[in-house]
Amino acid sequence: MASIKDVANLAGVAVGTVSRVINNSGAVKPITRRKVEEAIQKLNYIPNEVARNFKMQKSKMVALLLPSIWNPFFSELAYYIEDELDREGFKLMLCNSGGKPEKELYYLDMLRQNKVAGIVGITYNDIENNVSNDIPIVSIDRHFNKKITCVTSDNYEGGRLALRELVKAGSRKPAFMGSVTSVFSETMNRRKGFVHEAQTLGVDVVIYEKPDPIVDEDAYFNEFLSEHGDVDGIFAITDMLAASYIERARKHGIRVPEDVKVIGYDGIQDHPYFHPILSTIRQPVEEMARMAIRLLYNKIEGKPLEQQVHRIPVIFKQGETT
Amino acid sequence: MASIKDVANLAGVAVGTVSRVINNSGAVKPITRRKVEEAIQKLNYIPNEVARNFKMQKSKMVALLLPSIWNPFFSELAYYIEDELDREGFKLMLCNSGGKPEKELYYLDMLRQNKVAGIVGITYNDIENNVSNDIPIVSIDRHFNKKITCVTSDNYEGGRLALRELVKAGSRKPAFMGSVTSVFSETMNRRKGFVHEAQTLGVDVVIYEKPDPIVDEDAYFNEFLSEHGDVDGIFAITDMLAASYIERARKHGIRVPEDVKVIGYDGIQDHPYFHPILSTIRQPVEEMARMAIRLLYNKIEGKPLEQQVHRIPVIFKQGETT
DNA sequence: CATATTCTTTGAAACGTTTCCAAAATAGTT
DNA sequence: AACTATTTTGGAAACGTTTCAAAGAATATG
Repeated sequence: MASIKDVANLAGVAVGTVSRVINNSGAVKPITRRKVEEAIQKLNYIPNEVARNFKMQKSKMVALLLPSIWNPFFSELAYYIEDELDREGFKLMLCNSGGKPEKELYYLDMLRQNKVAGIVGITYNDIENNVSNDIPIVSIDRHFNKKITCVTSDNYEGGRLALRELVKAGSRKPAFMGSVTSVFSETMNRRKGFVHEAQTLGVDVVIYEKPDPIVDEDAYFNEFLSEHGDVDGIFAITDMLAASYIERARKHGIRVPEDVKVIGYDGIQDHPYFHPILSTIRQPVEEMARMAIRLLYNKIEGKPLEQQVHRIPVIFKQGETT
Repeated sequence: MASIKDVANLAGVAVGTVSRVINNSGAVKPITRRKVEEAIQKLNYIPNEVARNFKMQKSKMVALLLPSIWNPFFSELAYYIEDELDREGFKLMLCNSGGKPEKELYYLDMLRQNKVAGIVGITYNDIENNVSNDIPIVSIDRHFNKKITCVTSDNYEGGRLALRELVKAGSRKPAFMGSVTSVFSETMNRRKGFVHEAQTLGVDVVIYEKPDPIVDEDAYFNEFLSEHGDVDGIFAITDMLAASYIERARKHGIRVPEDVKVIGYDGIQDHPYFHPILSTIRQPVEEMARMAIRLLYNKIEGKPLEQQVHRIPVIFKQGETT
């Protein structure tokens, strides 16, 4: 592999000059530039980005740390994140933690060693204390204390919206169905908004929550179905949970939406080929992704960020289940 | 940031010694090791992986170049690839090309500059000439000439299997439905296997193919539906195409599987919550991913590879559409 | 105890860049 | 022509590691 030195030799100039040609920095006479460019051509020289990163003590690598790229919500997010990063010449490193605390820490450590420029983190655990100050980090849907800026959909409004839509669709006794995740997760606001709106409207609601993760789905749903036979509307905390409920309800002879209206959260279905098409609170995935990256850029450049949490509006997407 | 030099100073030894402690290379007396370890502790030193990569002239970064991580088939693949890479301490860089030739080349160039250890490529274009010899590459589902090892599901057998299953399900006039992709794509073997098996069994088949990409889906399906009313079985080249067909057929009053049996290819549905549950030829995604990475490891280590193409067996997965 | 042998440590070079200061070349002014 | 001011170039240091030859220390051998 030809190096900048070889180019300098062939062109009969100093390495510094070649560097200036490559980077368009500093003045260099047209004739010198031509000589250098010819040498570059002839030697098939390409700059060594690793050496450059090393020398500059910074890279253009951003890491995305999430539970699993297999999850369609995350893969859509990753798609837009990569796209936004590429616009500024940044690269994306992908880390699947499986949501396991030890793996999250392991990756965080690795990323530090690799001196990534920044991290977008979607973690199940509080990483506030395990993340060094010298590496900017933005989280999605997780709101920690200080260092970490959070981008999230407006979960609270989403919860309110879900309740209103269920009521509008005719539900008299709606239920919130979810799991109790980490206290740092913004998703609990979905429940809060839901409950608050119910109080405002004077609607009676059921809250059904079990500790996360739900290992025994059968038990989870059986308990709900036997205990809450009078519920006629469901706001499930994710689309997958909504779909899972509908499938089981069907087997119990419950029809959706005739007997029970169902609204999910996420809006992961981008193809209308599979049924039921869920009514759902759609997260603005693209906006969240781009916003997260732009905030990260600001942090990387050392600009102060006004807000701790950035909430992006959600919309209701009508499907076949309300 | 503390460097190895600071550690050496504090511990009162030479940098080389610290290096040997960190890497467990060469002999170092227990007492010296302790001193060094204490200094590391005290300074909160962590090795600079970038400097290491630079010095060693190699990194543990592998790039995955694909059209879009949003596609569920690719996101599952990426999941297993990352998992397999992580087992050996490799990291994954994700590049979405959108299938655009210029973007594929742009990324290839960038990866070269960044001296990645290897590439897993799923490209729409012939990259054989644009990939340097010094960087190992394995492709998935694309079979080029020499340099690039290919991992693929056994498309040919998949095609044969699909035909047999359609016939078994009662189809008298099955059709192959697809699009003509690059000549390098292994997917055309799905058609070949399908046709060959039909000939062997003496079954009359319809081949319906349009140039890729299909821009006007309406036209694509309308033409098929009007011209091939006698078809009673479909082997669609992907699950998405199968799902799309079923949706449109339904609107035309065609029932699946009563009137037409449908088999897809991929097996992307991992949750049985959405209907129809497709009958499909399931690609062994996990095996393909792990195989690709292990072949890449061999290439990285300079081991000669016996085979050019590695075909992994597929299985038929019964759904609701046959 | 002297010497040979083995084990451990040192110190410097090298990896490919960028950047900065000084030197050289050129241009501009009298 | 002699200066000065400006533009362009050269050369070296620095970034944080690894590695290797050589020196130094410890241990074994007779």
